[in-house]
Amino acid sequence: MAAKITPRGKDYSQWYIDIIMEAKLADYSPVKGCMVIRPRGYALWENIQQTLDKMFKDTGHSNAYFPLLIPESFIKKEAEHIEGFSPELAVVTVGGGEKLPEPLVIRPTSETIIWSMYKKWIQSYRDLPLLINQWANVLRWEKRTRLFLRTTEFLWQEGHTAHASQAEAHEETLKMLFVYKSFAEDFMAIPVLAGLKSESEKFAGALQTYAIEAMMQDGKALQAGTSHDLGQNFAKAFDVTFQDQAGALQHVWASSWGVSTRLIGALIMTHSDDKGLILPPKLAPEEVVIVPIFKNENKQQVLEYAHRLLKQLKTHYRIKIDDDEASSPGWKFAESEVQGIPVRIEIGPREVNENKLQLARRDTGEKLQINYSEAVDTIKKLLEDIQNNLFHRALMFRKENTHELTDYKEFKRIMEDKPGFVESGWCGSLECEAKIKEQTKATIRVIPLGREDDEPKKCIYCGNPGQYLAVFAKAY
RNA sequence: CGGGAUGUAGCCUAGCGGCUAAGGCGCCUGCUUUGGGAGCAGGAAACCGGAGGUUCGAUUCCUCUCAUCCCGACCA
Repeated sequence: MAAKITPRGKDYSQWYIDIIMEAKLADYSPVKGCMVIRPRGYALWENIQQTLDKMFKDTGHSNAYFPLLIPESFIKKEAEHIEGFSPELAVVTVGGGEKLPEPLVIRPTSETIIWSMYKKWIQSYRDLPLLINQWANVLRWEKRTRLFLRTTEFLWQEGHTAHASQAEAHEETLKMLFVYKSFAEDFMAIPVLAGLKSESEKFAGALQTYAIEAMMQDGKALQAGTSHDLGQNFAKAFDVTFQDQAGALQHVWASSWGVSTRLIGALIMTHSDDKGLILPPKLAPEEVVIVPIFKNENKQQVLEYAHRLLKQLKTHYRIKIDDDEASSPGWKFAESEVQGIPVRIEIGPREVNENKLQLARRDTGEKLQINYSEAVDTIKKLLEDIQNNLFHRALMFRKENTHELTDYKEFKRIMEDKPGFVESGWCGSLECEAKIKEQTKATIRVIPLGREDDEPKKCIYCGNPGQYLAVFAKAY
């Protein structure tokens, strides 16, 4: 009777915490707002890292590492940037027992320290583009925290690129946005909307912010990644110039983009159910678990059979065997479900005698019996099928909970009764956006890309001609 | 930072102004078991979140404080 997961329907927040605790992904730390990422959670992050890192390298980026501590004066150089971040900063004022001449800020993001270095490294158009990524921890003092979704310290990746033209920087911004989109969809099996952020949701210091937004099972939106066109804002703040081919001095154009351990929160809330975690096979720390079932008189045969299978599958899959003799099969079944392992192979005397295997898939709970000899191929197909099913299931859910609306009353009703995404016209004014937020708690998540040709609608709030098609939702 | 809730063994909870602080889960030992969270026997483990106060006596009552969770405002 160990794992007790609160059902989603009863208390969604508690369900989320229970999943994390029972699956041993993370734990609370002694410091408020911080979390410990446990081995199972970190293994997930490592898989995310590995895949994304390859995608970054494939698009020409290199990794580097910039320091944690940033002179306070750097942060203050870009006006909008400091204004946006100052409430969240942690500042070091004492070092080695002595008061520091200048306080040091623990990075909330690294634009400033990176651009201070880019000033040194960039002189000519020949030095561009400069395409650097770093994997790092950052710190933002948060008033309200939630495991993985919002913690004071979190792990992320931040790309910082420098370009010779505005067009190129913009292209890079979009390119990386779509890298995120394909990562989310192809690996995490999370359908996302890619689009532009409104002015009020924009990154402090950017010209434009783009984001991918996912829908969680409670109908709320989660921003899963952002990509910013920084224009020349940081280049100007740090006076980073280059000589172009004509010999003229210009400020450099920039982009930055990031995803964080928040993705793990997105993963949990997109796929998991009341029995525990559900993981997409491509990112699961283990794709397969073998559970041997035996009595004393057939223990030998069953274990031999199971280990023979393990040895054979090991070269194809991330796999483990749960052959601990102290716990019962039922316990192990439940445990594999709590942990979200996509495929479980049950092997008892029946299977041994008939030279078969019993497979159980985590996403649907369905069980099927196959011949031993079919194992490698069937599991391959099954894993692919699970990966696809998770994506389609999430996509269906999003479709069912996305409403195209022109009536504000209906908008309010939906946000109250059964929140989801609402696609509506928006006139572009800050006032309408703010009013909607005040009255419904919903914000503009994105102005989706690729929908520019849709017939313009009237603003859902004021009724004036809509400038944009906007997606509204309550958000994490 | 406002509102609410909760702090008793690793976890969940019971308890009462007074005797050795009780139970379940988990853990350890042994035996027995194993097809959906097994059984029996034995065992270890708690300065009852912290400080102060009331009292002959406080885990229990009072005050303060700290921490965590939930809801709001602010944010990836």
